Amino acid sequence: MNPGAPPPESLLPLPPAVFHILMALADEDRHGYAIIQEVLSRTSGEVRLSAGTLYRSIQRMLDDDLIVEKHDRPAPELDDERRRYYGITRFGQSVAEAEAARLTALVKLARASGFVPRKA
Amino acid sequence: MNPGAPPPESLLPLPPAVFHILMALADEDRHGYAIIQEVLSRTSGEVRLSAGTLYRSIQRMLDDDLIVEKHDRPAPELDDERRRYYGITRFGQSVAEAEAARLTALVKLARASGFVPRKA
DNA sequence: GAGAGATATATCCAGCGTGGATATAGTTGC
DNA sequence: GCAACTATATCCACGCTGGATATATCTCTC
Repeated sequence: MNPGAPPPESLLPLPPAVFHILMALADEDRHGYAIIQEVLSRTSGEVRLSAGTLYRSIQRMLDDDLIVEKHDRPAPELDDERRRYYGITRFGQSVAEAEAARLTALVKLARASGFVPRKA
Repeated sequence: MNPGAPPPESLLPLPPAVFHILMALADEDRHGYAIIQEVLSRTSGEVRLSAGTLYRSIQRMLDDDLIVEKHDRPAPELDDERRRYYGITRFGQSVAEAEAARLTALVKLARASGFVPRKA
């Protein structure tokens, strides 16, 4: 593999924006603006990534090798030259899994504290 | 009830430290230093609240009516006069429940993104 | 083809939450 | 008596955030 890579846990906890961006890229490559829309859609309109947060997060994520820029372009008639597409890396995938595990453990703690009423 | 109270959701998302403090106070009143220990214990040593974060969070939580200071003291032979005890309010309880619901929804999203491998 | 509004990326600013350091002082154990 | 722990409080620097601003392109309607 890559012995020089830091353990995924060392990046935890992830900034919320970074985790949302990784989830938006889980199924397919997207460009920045499309990530904002996707996060908005997945969270039923509750999470609005601001442009400032998005592009700064993308920069950090590129530096940390969580995502990479993709240079495959859609067919010209569907393309928009301004767009820059990004995809999740294997390392990004494992970091996202580590963060998901951390959040799962947190919810378990919340349940043990009586903060999660059993539904119905 | 209290018509003047803001909706619990308006305080979301909670700062992580605040949520941990609420969980530590869920079962009984505690003083500041004991909260640090309790969070450390509940999270198996993974979450270390710094003193700075703790006491500033407590101040904000008092202002927001999430917690109240309790003046019932333990028996003198078990007491330490320096301690200040805090308990969770009803409003704090409902805010904690709202935050737990938000985190539960987030984990659900992470699962839908394929970031939560089904165990065994 | 002109104009409006959405798309798209990027940078700046102020504000908040955080860890870690520092300060002060009482308590416990050896 | 001394060290380590308990206990609260404040300060500083740094990172993450929304919102504003800037620039430019694309699309849709008239």
